[in-house]
Amino acid sequence: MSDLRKPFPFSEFEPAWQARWEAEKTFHTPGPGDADFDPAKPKYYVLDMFPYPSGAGLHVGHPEGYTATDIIGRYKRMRGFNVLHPMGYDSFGLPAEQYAIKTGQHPAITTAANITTFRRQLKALGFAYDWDRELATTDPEYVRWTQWIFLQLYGSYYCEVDGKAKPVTELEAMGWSREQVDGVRLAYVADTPVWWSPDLGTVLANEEVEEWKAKGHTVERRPLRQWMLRITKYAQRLIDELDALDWPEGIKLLQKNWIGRSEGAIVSFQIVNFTSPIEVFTTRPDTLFGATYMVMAPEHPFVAQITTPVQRTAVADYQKACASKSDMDRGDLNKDKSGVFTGAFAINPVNEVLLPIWIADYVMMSYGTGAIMAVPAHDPRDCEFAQRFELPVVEVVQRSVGATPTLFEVFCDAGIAINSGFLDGLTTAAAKATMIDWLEANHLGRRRIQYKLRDWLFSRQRYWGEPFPIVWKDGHHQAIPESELPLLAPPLDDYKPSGTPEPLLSKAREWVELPDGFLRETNTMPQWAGSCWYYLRYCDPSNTNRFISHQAEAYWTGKGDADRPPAPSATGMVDLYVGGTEHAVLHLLYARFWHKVLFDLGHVSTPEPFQKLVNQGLILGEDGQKMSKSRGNVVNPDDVVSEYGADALRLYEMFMGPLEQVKPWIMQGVEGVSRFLAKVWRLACEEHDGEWRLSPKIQDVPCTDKDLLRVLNDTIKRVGEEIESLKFNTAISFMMTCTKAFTALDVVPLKEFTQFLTVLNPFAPHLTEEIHQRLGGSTMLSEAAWPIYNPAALVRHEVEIIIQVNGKLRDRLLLAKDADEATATAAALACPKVRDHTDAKTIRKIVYIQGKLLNIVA
RNA sequence: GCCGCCGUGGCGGAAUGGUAGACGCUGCGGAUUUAAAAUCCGUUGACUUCACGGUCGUGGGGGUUCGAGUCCCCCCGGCGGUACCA
Repeated sequence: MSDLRKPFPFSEFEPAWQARWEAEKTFHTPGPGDADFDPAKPKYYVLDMFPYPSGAGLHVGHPEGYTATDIIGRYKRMRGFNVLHPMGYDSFGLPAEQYAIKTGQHPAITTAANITTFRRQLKALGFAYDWDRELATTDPEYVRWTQWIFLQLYGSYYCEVDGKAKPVTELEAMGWSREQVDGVRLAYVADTPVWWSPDLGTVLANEEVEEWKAKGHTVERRPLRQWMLRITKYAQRLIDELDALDWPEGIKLLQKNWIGRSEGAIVSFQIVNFTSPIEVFTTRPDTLFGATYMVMAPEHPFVAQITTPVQRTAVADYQKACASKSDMDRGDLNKDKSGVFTGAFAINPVNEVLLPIWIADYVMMSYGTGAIMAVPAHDPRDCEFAQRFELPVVEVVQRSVGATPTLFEVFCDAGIAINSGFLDGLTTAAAKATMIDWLEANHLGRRRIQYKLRDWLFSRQRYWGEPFPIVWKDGHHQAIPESELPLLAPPLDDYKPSGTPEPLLSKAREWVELPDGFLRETNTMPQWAGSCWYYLRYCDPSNTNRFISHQAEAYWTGKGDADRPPAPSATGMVDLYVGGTEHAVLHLLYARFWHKVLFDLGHVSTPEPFQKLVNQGLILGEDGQKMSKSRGNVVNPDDVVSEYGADALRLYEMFMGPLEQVKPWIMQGVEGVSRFLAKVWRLACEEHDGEWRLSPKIQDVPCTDKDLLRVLNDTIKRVGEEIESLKFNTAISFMMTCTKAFTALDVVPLKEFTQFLTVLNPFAPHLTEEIHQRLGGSTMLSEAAWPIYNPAALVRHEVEIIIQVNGKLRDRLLLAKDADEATATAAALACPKVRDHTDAKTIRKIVYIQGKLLNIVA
């Protein structure tokens, strides 16, 4: 499209305004310590999930959330808030390194190039960021503080008494040995079975496995020495403290399910001819009388010792089969139950019944104790296994007293205990409590709360991540001094994974080997490390003494404002966080965990990072499918900007539908909002021989048109309300209606039109600034105050009343706003359309809603 | 399986328990134009009626209510997450 054909000259004025905002630092956000900082001004912190700067550039999904937060941020500025609305890059990560493997190009170079592209694309959309606060997780100064926070974790333990993290120096002062201290650190080393991917050359967190498998990489289970973070200590707090957050219930539930709290009991079983008891975890201690066998995970350490000589070969074969199967997709291929008898027997502590002990891969070593008591009558998995191997079934719960047994169906609900000795007749809840009391009294077991959440596997063997600030000597690890931070990775010539779990950094011998026999830790941190705390760094991005100053932290959490204390329920720092659902259990759980540790150690003053969370919905391609290169349905924001302009892109992203909803991209929809913007433009400008000149219709005269004033004031009111509740699509529709009202006028009053432009400004900042300037505005609309609507202009004296008969619309009447029921009824019964439906009937009831509706029940 | 989200015109979507379909797109008709683009005006749920109007209509079935897209119960369909967690 040539410029002449464009409905308004966005390609001229959009870059000009962007340049001016940048040059004048219009969106500079003053913080504590800045000359222009006003501590009395209330803060508003609105945050986007920062992008991973991939080589593909910005996707139209990015500007969806970014525009929403931009509108809120600009609106809050107009309402007098000191708005923090920053942007940065989550720039560590595998793709840059995969590219380095192919080309030998250092990941830092690729990453810098990608960031340049992203920055250009973001700037072309006119977002009101304070670019002085821009950060990348790969910046050495950023890495420095990521490593510093790791050292806080390394230097802390979780004190069960106080229920919070404390420095390990307290334990050392109490005379704890080095081994004892290392055993409780929040960051610790463990030999544990982990997910290892040979072709990625790294181990992965539980949470990441699915994602990479879906991308076609292989993943297998291996025992390796790894750094772990003790997130499990925070399991309960991570559940409980969700309550005070203003998050979608679905996301809270997702996190709760991921943490997976279950209440139950540990039960000890003596083993025939074996000294140590075997412990099992069960959520149904009330069904102990119904246990008919026991199952241990194939990897359980006791298996070899209890197996009888006769069964030894079969057990060993099965163990081997499970170990090799673990690199396959065990879930899909192994739905059928399998297992082997060990030859050993356990003794049921409640009735001395001998239970055969089996091993089976449906029992996981990594959950509970790695062993279960099997109650086939009341657990579908145990039932399936029992049927497969013809093991006995004993029913110990029934639906109600005297109920007939339900054959062929496993009864898992709560009911009444039967065949259970001292539990008989008790409800399931009471039977659980009674059994646990009995077990505790007889030292055969104890109450136990078990979580699915595992400790966070925190080390990676890749190059493009933060190195651990740790050195080793004589098999012991220790922190390097803070003065040596940031510890940056040395350049390498070869980034190829070796195929062994030996970290890439170990190739840099000179970097690894230090004087006095010290060796550097060669693992690197996962990409999550940087995204765990970036929202804190935005508050004080260039601080060289701390990761965030106390003053900045206090101000941006809202604690530093004596006149405006935070709402009692507010426990999070960021007022509004917008991003995709894909981070429901990964980033959002990790960041909460880090924040809580920093809170416990006194570095931040709120227990939670993000007060309000909103998930924007995925944008699909025009075909209703997920956008992907292979489908060829990807929309590039650059193309949309060059054809329709940044304002049209912004507006369309918001007009498509509710922010949180999944919705397809429709190019004709972009044209629709572009037409709307052109209408606004033509209200102020007329074309003469390819030149745009000010329209003579715009005149600085008082407005006497009551209809226009009503529509305009209604628009001001409602657009403000809709922005507050993130309903941008309807906000835009109100502005469209308002534009129609202006279009109908012969004379457009300047003052009222400027109010309208101010309301539209957060959505279409370039267009509105340009028109405002052409109309003689000397200041920027971006710095204007949000207009105050006039309630008097909204008042109507006569209103249309809906007349219904038996709930069906029959007529409408224009009545005084405050007409009483008698007046309204009389008027309604005078209508022929109403009488058609009431005449032959007696009126039984009248429902009258003043100013709205009258329903005659006949 | 389990958990969560969602079902409204040709399409994206609006509707504090009170006019279903705002706003936009598309289609159709018209104005303007030599013509087109752009722009402007009208129209656009289905059925029915010459017309005024009427009947039906928010995935399906029940219920609560003067009144239900909205609240309650059951069912069907789609999307997303998760999967032997004892």
